[in-house]
Amino acid sequence: MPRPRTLTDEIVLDRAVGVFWRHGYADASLRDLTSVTGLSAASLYHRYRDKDGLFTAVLDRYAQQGLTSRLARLTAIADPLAAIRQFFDEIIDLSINDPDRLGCLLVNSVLDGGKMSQAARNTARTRLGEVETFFRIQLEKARASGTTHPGIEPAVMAEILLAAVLAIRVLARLAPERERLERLVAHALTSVSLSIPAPK
Amino acid sequence: MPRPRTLTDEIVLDRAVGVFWRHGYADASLRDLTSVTGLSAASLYHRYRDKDGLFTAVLDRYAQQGLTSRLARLTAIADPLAAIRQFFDEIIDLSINDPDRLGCLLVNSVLDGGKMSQAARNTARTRLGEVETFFRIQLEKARASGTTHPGIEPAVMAEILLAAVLAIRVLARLAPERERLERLVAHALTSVSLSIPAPK
DNA sequence: ATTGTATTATAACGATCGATATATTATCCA
DNA sequence: TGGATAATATATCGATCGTTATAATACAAT
Repeated sequence: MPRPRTLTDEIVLDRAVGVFWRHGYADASLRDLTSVTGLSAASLYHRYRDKDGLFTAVLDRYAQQGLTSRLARLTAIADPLAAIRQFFDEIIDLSINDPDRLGCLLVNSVLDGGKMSQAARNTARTRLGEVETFFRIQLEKARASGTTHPGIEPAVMAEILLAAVLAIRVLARLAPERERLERLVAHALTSVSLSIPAPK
Repeated sequence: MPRPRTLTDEIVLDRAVGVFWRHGYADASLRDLTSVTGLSAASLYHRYRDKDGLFTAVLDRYAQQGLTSRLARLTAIADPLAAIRQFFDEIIDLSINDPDRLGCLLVNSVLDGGKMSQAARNTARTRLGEVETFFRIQLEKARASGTTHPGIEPAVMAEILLAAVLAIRVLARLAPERERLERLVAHALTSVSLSIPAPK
């Protein structure tokens, strides 16, 4: 019975994400958001309740598209260490092909001082936690098949790898040079006894 | 001939820093800043030109007090590797004794999407660069005295250590657990052949 | 004591903020 | 073909934003 939407949630959120990404939560104005989405303020508020609701939805979709779905794809790779290596390769590519140096919306949001809801903050935290879980599971698989050094504790090593990811995402805004990021990843992965591909 | 100031710059900036730290640049309102500093808006603008000028001054003082002066103190330590170790110990303490999880104002500012000036951004970038320089100099001293592994390249290792610092400062907002940060530092320092003190 | 100048207080500026009230439009179900 | 209902458009709300004009104040130098 309802009038159908001319713009799906996916389209709206994909259009809105750039505003939050570029300006941060506080400086993302409703006028920018309405102009970029093509939705009136009334429609935005009808759908997402308020600015924070829209942001939370944007954050969820960003995490789903940019992180969770990728982790699912990488988990399907047979060699768990190759999956980890692949994750880092992709995150380096993302960080380098980022002309405006936006970095990662999840990491940016964790450090964002704007007055967003606790729900939004928890979303960012939880989603980043998925990365560590992914690392831990891959490392456990690798240990089970004897691919890693026996001394490696998966849970601890997963912490180290997440730290490398966080550093890369900060450096994506600070000094996004490929060689630098490659060296950083290489160092993090030496402890897991992964083969390090030579930089071309 | 001018009327002397009742509030020195140091007092004003030390009072203002908390507002920017807590709220980020965009959400730090002039009303908060005037209320916390005890200075009227007119006085603030007369002294610092605009909000961005005040922020830049705040950032400079924060970096001077919280970073540069500490690096100078640590540089005076005879053993260069002990100086590095000491730096990490202090940054872990800072990150743990941070009930509001504010993290580091410099790192937060680098990821801040608010429309601050390029001057302010450069301040944050440059000051964080000092950390890497500190690491590199200490590592060069250590190499000269044969304390490190011969294969260690100071410039490269300094990058790795800065990455650890950045990760710690993100984790200070995300998951500020001492043991976790200790493990992270321990891992970063193993490559420099530093002795790792056992966690108490 | 008077002049000069930086500092400060008071008040308010226009602009923009997030959010909504009202009314209209368009679609599905009966 | 109506009625119900969600989606939308238009217009605007009061609040707050960063900023500044005006003027009074207080000190140093002459």
